[in-house]
Amino acid sequence: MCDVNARRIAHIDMDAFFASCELSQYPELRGLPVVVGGRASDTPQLNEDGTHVFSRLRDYVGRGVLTTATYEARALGLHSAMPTMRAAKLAPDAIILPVNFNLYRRYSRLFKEAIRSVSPVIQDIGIDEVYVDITMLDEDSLTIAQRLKTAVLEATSLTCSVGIAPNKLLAKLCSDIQKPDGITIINMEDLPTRIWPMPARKINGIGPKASAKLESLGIQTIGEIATLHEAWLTQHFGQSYGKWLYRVSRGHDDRPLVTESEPVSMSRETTFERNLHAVRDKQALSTAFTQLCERVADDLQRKGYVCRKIGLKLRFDDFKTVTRDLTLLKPVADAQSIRKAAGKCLKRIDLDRTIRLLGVKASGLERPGRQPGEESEQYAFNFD
DNA sequence: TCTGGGGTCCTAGGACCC
DNA sequence: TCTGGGGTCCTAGGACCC
Repeated sequence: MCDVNARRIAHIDMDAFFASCELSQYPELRGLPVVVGGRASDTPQLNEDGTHVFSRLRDYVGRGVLTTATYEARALGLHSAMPTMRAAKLAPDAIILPVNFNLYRRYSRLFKEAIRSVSPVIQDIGIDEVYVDITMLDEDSLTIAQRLKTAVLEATSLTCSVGIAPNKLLAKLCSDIQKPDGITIINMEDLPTRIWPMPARKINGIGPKASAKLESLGIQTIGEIATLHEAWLTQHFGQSYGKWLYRVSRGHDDRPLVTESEPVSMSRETTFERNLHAVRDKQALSTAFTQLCERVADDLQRKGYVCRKIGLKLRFDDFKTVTRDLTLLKPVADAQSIRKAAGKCLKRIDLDRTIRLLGVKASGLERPGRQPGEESEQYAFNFD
């Protein structure tokens, strides 16, 4: 008989991460509504007296969305993924800062190193989140949560929220219960009181579409899903997704931590400031297209990959998105080959509308020379 | 007030092979 | 001549996540 509380998994989620990193650069902004998501032109300007001039949301023009909002900005109704022009209507005086990924990557490394010092079994899930297996640690969960938070604070001066539970699904739900700077610990016995009242949408894997469908069937909470028969769920959501809903609503999740993984694809895309016409804006489109291919090639080469498949993505003025891809006979990593393959993909698309977004993707990634089995033999005997 | 950019995984049909 | 079934690859689209 296996013990459902046998594992202890922590989920650690940095609080308003991008915005918090920015506040360490500009401490004078603490306590103010601040959002991240501006353009380079929104970079704060330094006065002669050492103070900064910041951009305000009211002056923003463009097609961006917010990536992060401080808790003060959230109180005004702003949130990540909100179109910036819409945010500007709600909070014209809020400060907007440009996205500075290099800064966030530095803080991300520091925060993950700090977590590793507490427990080495960690799964990376993006720049500001990790799962940690703390099963083997001796201390009680509260002590470990405090140790994790202290380690992160000492390394970064930033706060995080910690959830500890018997699996990843529940740990992730947990870390969201007390935000920011919170600790939440649950066991399977706590499911009815702590998890079942939560909206179904909180579960990782229940997105806008699935939650809308659940609501149309009169289901709002995780607990309401848990009252339903598996057969009913598979009837409405298909075999696979229905069975998954049945399991997760009961808090069941035996996925292990994935402590290392290889990338599947690398892509670059850009949304134009205005929609471009295939003929009238041919030059601008062609330049952007080539640049995207160069960036993908640069990414591949820097990270030591070649790709066997090139994909092209277009989004039209009506927001309809189409993709085309092409599998190559030989793996490539240079901009010219990528451009040539992506150009062939482009020929297969009707360009009867103006173009909002253009993207180039490399997939079927391989590491030359480090392939197991047949591939590496091929390379080993191929000296020309 | 229109909706970023970088990813992963799943589904489904057709080709092709045994 | 009226046609099975499984496996794998390719392609397109879509849901979802941070």
